[in-house]
Amino acid sequence: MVSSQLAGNKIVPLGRSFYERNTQVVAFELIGKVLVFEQNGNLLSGKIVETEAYFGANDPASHAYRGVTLRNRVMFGRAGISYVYFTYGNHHCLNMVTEAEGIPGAVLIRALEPISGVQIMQKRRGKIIYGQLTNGPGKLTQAFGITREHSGMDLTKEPFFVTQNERQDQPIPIRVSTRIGISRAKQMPLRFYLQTSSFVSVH
DNA sequence: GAGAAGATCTCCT
DNA sequence: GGAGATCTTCTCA
Repeated sequence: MVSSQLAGNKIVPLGRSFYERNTQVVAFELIGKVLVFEQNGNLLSGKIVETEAYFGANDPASHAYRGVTLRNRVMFGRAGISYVYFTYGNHHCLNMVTEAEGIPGAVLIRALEPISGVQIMQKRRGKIIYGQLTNGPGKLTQAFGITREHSGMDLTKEPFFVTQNERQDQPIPIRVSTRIGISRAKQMPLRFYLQTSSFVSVH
């Protein structure tokens, strides 16, 4: 397995219990973790530096606000599953399902800092500028080759998962703000980002 | 079935 | 900073 090692360290996917918690807590704690995607023998990975929390009935900005639909049903299912949707005719967005089964919730991954597979990401993005590879939800899915086909995948095991950052040995400066790009429930402070990262989509 | 909105990105001014 | 691209999904009649 390519993904059993990363930068010389043994890596283990976060377990289901990490995701089966309050969406806001999961969104906060995902900052600094590492997203890993093994694809065609290539290992792509990146440090998560920006997330947003989306709830259900109490969150007008969430896809789950009006109840279950064909698209959002994953959000009502088991935690630790990927929810990928297509938007604006061009872009995919990657979410991670949270909360207990039956309670809708998901964390949108808005930005990453590339760790491995940078050449593949640059090829897919058609960009040479390193800093613009994955600094937005649509950009990172393009760089990682994530589409709706990857919705419903189990993030607690290979080849697509999140792991602890082994190189993180001290507290990181996480900031909170309102969410971006939405027209409803704008005032809710549910966006989390790594203050020191240049890959955050909007400072 | 039609129309509108959209958790975005990129290019142009 | 603003607007267009582009097409899926949802709502409403």
